[in-house]
Amino acid sequence: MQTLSLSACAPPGSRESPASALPTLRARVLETSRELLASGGLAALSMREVARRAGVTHQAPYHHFPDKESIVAELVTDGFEELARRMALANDAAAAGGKTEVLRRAAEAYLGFALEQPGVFRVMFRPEMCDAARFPRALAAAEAARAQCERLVRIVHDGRYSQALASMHWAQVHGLACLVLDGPLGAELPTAEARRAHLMEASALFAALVVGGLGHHP
Amino acid sequence: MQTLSLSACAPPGSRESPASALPTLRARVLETSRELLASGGLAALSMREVARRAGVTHQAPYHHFPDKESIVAELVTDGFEELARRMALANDAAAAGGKTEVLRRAAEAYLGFALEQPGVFRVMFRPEMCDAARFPRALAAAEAARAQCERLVRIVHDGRYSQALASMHWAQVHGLACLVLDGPLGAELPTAEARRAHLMEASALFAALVVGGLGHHP
DNA sequence: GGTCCGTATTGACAGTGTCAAGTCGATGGT
DNA sequence: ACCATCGACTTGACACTGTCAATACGGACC
Repeated sequence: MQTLSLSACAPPGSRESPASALPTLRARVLETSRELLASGGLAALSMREVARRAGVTHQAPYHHFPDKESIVAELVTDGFEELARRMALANDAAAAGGKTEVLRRAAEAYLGFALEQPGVFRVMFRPEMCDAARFPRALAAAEAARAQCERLVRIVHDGRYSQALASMHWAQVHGLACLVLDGPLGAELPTAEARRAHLMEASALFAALVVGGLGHHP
Repeated sequence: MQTLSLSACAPPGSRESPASALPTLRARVLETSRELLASGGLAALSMREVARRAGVTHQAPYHHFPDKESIVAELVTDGFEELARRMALANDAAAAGGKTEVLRRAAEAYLGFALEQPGVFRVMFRPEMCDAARFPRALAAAEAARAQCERLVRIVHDGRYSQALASMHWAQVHGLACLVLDGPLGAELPTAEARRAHLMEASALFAALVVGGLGHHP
């Protein structure tokens, strides 16, 4: 196998590909891993398969990631950051739209992410593949998402906050996502449209309960 | 390795061990698998490790299960049946306790099962390890649990039912279970007592919203 | 020009799930 | 009573996985 010198000794600090034609092997490993995770689930994500698809030998990825878990951790970190970003955008609608609108947008953010990136979403809540202690960056990203959840609770409940309240809100959207991705809902809602519609309908019911139960009819 | 003749050619129909000292290899495989699943998660559940702990060679389990997935499917089936049984018991409290009590007991049933058998619970919602089409018994057991969920919805909502309503209820408890088993809640609630208390608090908030949002203060 | 270092390679090891063939003892039919 | 049969179990092998070790190569720097 001839030496391709794919990355041409790019400085390791510049992780953003400079719009050049050849992305770094590191980036391609991540991208391929994401694809495998999306198509075949965690079982399909194999170090050697990633190397094969990247056109390198089975040990090449080990020069960019110490082990398989670190690849997953990177995807998980990106996932939580993206999720936090979407949730923040939803919360920003508080001034304009009111509580119901914030709840709708937050559910759309969370469930949209889960539906669009099911592979990453699943592994984000699979601690055996991404030990929090080993990957503080992933933990920090998860905290950021959690902070957005707290912010939503304060918006919806007039500044009041409790952990139980936050758990209730998070559990609602997270449960819907899990049920449609891995549970019985997924089997009977085949099309992406049907899934999205059903999830939004269920979370709208929940939102109505929340804003109605506080005595303020919007 | 001397032939132990563990099962002494017990008739394959009698799956219940007749209170004798030596349980069938099949039963021991299931029990050992459950233990491995509980202690080390799905990654720790290995055909060969099961055989090792049972004191037989690595191929012996294949005479009772065609493959690893079938072992998991059996545990999943038992899990859904147990879950449906607990949920049915909770629903039976409708006459005596009213809606709030039913919701409390249902949450206790679902979350109690998840907390007591986390290994089985996790794998029950992991379709890559238990394809529904291959295991109709598992599917039927899951349907039974789903039927209890529908029954709960009708009890709580005065006979009305919609799939979205059922999804909302199921998602609430399922989300709580997932968050505490695999999500951020698990890390910050170390003791079993704290977990149970927090989950019951969150689901009590939800129950209050549900019974309050319908205009009937119990 | 020589040395160093990062990238990639080849090779190996232990572990896994599963197929194929063999062993052995109890069972049932004639 | 004998012999075939069958089920439970064993041994052996294969392809695959993640990861360690040692090796080549090619540009960067003194």
